[in-house]
Amino acid sequence: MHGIQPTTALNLAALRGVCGNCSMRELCLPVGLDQDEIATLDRLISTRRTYRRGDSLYRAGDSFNSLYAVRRGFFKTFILHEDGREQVTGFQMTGEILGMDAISTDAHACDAMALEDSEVCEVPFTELERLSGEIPALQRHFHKTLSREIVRDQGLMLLLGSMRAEERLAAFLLNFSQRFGDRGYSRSEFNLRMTREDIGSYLGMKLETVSRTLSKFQEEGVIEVHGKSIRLLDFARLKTITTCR
Amino acid sequence: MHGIQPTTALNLAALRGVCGNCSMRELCLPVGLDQDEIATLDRLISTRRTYRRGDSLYRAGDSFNSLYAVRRGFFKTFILHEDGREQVTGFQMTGEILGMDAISTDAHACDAMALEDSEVCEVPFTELERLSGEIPALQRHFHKTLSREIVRDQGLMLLLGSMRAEERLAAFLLNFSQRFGDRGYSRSEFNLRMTREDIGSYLGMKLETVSRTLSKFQEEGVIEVHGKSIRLLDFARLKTITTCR
DNA sequence: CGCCAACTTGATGGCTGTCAAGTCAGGTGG
DNA sequence: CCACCTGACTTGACAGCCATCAAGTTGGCG
Repeated sequence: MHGIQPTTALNLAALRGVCGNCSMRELCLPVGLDQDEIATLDRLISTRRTYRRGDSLYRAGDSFNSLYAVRRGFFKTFILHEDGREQVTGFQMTGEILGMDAISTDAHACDAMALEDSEVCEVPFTELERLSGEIPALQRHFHKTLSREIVRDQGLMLLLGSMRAEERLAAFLLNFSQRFGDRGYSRSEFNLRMTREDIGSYLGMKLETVSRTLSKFQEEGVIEVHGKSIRLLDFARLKTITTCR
Repeated sequence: MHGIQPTTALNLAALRGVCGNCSMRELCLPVGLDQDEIATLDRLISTRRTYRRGDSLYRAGDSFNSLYAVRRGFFKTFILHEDGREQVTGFQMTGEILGMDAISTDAHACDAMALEDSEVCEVPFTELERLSGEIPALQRHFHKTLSREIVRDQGLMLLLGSMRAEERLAAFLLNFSQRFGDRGYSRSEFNLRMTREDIGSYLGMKLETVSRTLSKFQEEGVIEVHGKSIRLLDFARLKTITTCR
């Protein structure tokens, strides 16, 4: 039968572990773990699944079992208000963790959708908790990950609560520049995977305002825009815009 | 010398523990713990300190050592932007936990200030982590607490990103009504401890707009306002306002 | 009793939402 | 291969919500 006698190559890969080879191990859950600990974490990851653009990873109300680490691709999370309004709460890139909001109620509080073809590592939460009780470094890192999400959200609250449209968009572009850079891509040239409407929802403005503001930045020579493709030309000015008043 | 021979009464109180008697034990860290576990948690709480109105519990940049549970009183947390703008990120009532944002960087990300005379229980974080590795119920509850903060923040993002002034304020009033009710106080009559400016910062609007909107609600017979004292008269209408369009 | 911060209320203007029309780009089917 | 179609995007005109500026009132505290 298939699978009972895996090839040597596969066997080796399994032994060496997948987290240990993952290019995102410096950004993801294995941060700060030694080889043995990574191997233990690795065994815990039951499934790696791929998603097509537009697929749901989970929906609000789904029962909570696992966290998900983005191995490849790009996601958005969003809350649907009763009256149909949608608020995008985040965009998740490679190495980032999805589903932490579900721990509190054992049910997902938001929807997560792939914005491009993606792959995620599923981390069963009960086992992650058990393991983090045994590996202090994992526990510490997991707590930091939860806390980082809180800080991120509060940064967005600052943005939504006290910035104007230009400031919000400039901060948004710099944030993506930073995150692409952290992953080894260009800080000055990248493709936004989401629509103007998604950006607008995330930043608390309408898609027309997003479009207009991008055009304005382009006229001023701060950026270059071709659809979803963005090139940042003047970082200093962008930085200035985020703190203009 | 003082303190070496404490009175019997004090001794008894110490033995029975303070968390076990605290009226907030159903809302605070001890949730779901048995008697022994509460006693263990109790020994971990090194200090209980009081703060006067206006005192800082911690400031952004302070090194992180402990979480704080509000035992009595009322706090606000806020971020100061470089240019001086202040964004209030939360109001904390009895039984709620402060400082979780600091775990990620080992430094506090925001300021916390007492809005009335208050008392907090200091929970040394390293010891809390060690203990939560030993007591699964505590670990689970702590994770839920962190996650609940994430959900709370995302709810505020929805509010800031996609609601109009009246909707925000109605949601704000209902949220406080709920939280006062949870603590055994009236759901329909309470005192707001913060200024209009604090409310405005939290809700992403100017203090004048807060004042005007409260007046409008009063004219419409939905609430009664006398300075910081609020009485909710028409819950159904308030609920309607939060989902008006 | 007086002071000052907090609050209320009014007038005005600007940012951004809304509505509308047209353009662009990518994917599908003939 | 090209035409078409649809969703995404851009741009313009206008309006409305809320910020801003200003003046006056209230209330708590020394």
